Amino acid sequence: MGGHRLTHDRPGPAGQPAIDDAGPHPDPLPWPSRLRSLPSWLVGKTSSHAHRVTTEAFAAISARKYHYALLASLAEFGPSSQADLGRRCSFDRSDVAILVNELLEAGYVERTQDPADRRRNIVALTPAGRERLAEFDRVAAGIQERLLGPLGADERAELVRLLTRVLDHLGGVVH
Amino acid sequence: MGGHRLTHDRPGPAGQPAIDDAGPHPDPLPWPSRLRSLPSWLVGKTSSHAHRVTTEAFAAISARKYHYALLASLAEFGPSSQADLGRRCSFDRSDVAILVNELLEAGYVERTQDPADRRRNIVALTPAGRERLAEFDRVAAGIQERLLGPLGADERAELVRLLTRVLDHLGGVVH
DNA sequence: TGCCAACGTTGGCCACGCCAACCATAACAG
DNA sequence: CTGTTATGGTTGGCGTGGCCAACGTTGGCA
Repeated sequence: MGGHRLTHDRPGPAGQPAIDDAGPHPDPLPWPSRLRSLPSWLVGKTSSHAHRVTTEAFAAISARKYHYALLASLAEFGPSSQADLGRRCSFDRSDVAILVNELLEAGYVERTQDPADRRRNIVALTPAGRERLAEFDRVAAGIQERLLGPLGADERAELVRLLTRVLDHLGGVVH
Repeated sequence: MGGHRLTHDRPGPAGQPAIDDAGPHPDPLPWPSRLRSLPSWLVGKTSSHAHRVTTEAFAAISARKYHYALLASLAEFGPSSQADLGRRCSFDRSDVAILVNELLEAGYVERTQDPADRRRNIVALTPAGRERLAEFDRVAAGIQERLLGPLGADERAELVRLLTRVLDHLGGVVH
């Protein structure tokens, strides 16, 4: 995310279809069985799909999934410093700065200097931000549906449980 | 992976610890509950950990996980063209070219021109490649152990089953 | 008072996944 | 046979994501 990123506009050639490769269905061959039974491989592939689907779904409403994380954090824990936002969402400070600027520009948050500690910025949700978060909730629900399609409610819960335990063990969660 | 990548050496400053931030334990705050219950978020975080652990483990034996995929494919399906390798492991053609060069340089595969179709390269495992693959198997097993730590055998199998179903539904697997 | 830590900001790096272009070769249509 | 289309391998490049380094500002503490 770093660098002078502020621009996530993709001009794109938008020209004719490519001269060379075109087919969107290059008939995928089966994976090696060693990979098919490797949890780390499966998690990576699933994450890759999830990332693509999520990015597209949020882009369709001119948003980014990272915005969802920040607004969700603000809604649940109240106005926070950017450092706390980063800790809660496990984002780097520098990335939080950019994301907050984006949200600020769209009017979903407001940023004020903490009078009690003039190093801190206090980022707070605006009413428009609360509405945006509700929209994000709907988008996120649709994404889960598209991703987990055939899984029943109990299986989805089981998946969440297993992943949560793994993450907990890896020190990524509450601790 | 694209570009003139052939170099995955990381020089690294290796200097003193940073002047600014130092603490490796920035006391992680709990995630927003909206994210904690979002499968796509959990999968992404798990994948992130898995990627890091895997990359480190393979780097420790001067390898990359992508090498594992290619050698596994060659061992299971026999000598293949680079295009088939890419389809089987879902790698881009350009990335396969580089990976094969790396494996070639290390002596784990050999590359010959297909006499029946002079466009194709036939990539085949060498005896050293088979030994290397066995080493990769051991490393991969260790990685699963580190990642899935507290999960029992049945839970790991359930996780694999759920992820496989999701991937199947997403069109990423056999179909 | 002086030192160190934390915050926000800017700039940058690199791996990853992907695309575009190119040439050589093959397959196919007329 | 000939033109067209498709495939394979290679090189170069791009955009994103995650992260680090450095700096000025401010607060906490000895």
